[in-house]
Amino acid sequence: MSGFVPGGVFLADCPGRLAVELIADKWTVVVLAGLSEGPVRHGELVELIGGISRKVLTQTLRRLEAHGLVRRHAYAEVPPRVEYELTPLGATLIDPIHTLTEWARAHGDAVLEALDANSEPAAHHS
Amino acid sequence: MSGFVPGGVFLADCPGRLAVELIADKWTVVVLAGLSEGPVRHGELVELIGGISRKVLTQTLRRLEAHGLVRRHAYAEVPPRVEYELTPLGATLIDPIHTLTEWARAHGDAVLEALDANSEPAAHHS
DNA sequence: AGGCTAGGTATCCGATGGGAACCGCCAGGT
DNA sequence: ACCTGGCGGTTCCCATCGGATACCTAGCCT
Repeated sequence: MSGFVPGGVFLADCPGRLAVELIADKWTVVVLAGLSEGPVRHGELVELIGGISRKVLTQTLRRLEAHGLVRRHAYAEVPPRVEYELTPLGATLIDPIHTLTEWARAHGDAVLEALDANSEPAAHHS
Repeated sequence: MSGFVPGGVFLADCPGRLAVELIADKWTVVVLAGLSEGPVRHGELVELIGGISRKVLTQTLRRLEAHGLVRRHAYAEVPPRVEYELTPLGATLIDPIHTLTEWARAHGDAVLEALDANSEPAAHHS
């Protein structure tokens, strides 16, 4: 009872839960972080986000678009150019995403250490 | 360049990315939210979090435990009692999780509306 | 003795994630 | 005229994961 208002996220079918399931995804968070500073091209995102494939990036962006967080802008040029940007609704996510990625940056090493410590219960000759 | 410090989350194998992949998961966020107010029993979490199965809950908790975010405390009683609580490292996540779930509560309806609007491009008798 | 509770595990199957390869488009080089 | 190259997207295929169901343990209660 220390400040959390649990209304929403815990019920299986409520909108809040839907929203969590939308963004609480391995790639989605990083993609949103990549979009948070302005319009970005598809290829730029692929380069920016290490390890993502074009297909998964497209899927992620499409899902975000369908849910109104991202707008897609395709220019009829050659070679084709496609830019993605956050909608106003999507922009309200910048802060939460920022908080999360900041945490990851700050505590990533600690998580890694804890993982190593747990997986090495062998060598302890004091 | 409007305030984001991209160092970390975008590189494929850096600790920051690891950390994002650890918590940016559909169930993980909700489980952490459930733990954020103090020790909770396994069964309480199952009841609290609508739709989660015991197996997935256990998996999620074990993963968080392995990464040092959660501590497991099993009492040798009958019937068995097992409590989970955030470690100090895990407690540093309360704020980010809180921000995220608050966003979900606040904007869940808007996401739902956008989804409906996009999936109903039919009726426009203008 | 049999059932109850509470947490965990085993097994199975459908859904999904993800990588590699291919497609279409057209400007520009040769 | 043809082939190549850049960009975005899609198709095919497979490994992995999610989730439901059922079973296990171990003591207390009736």
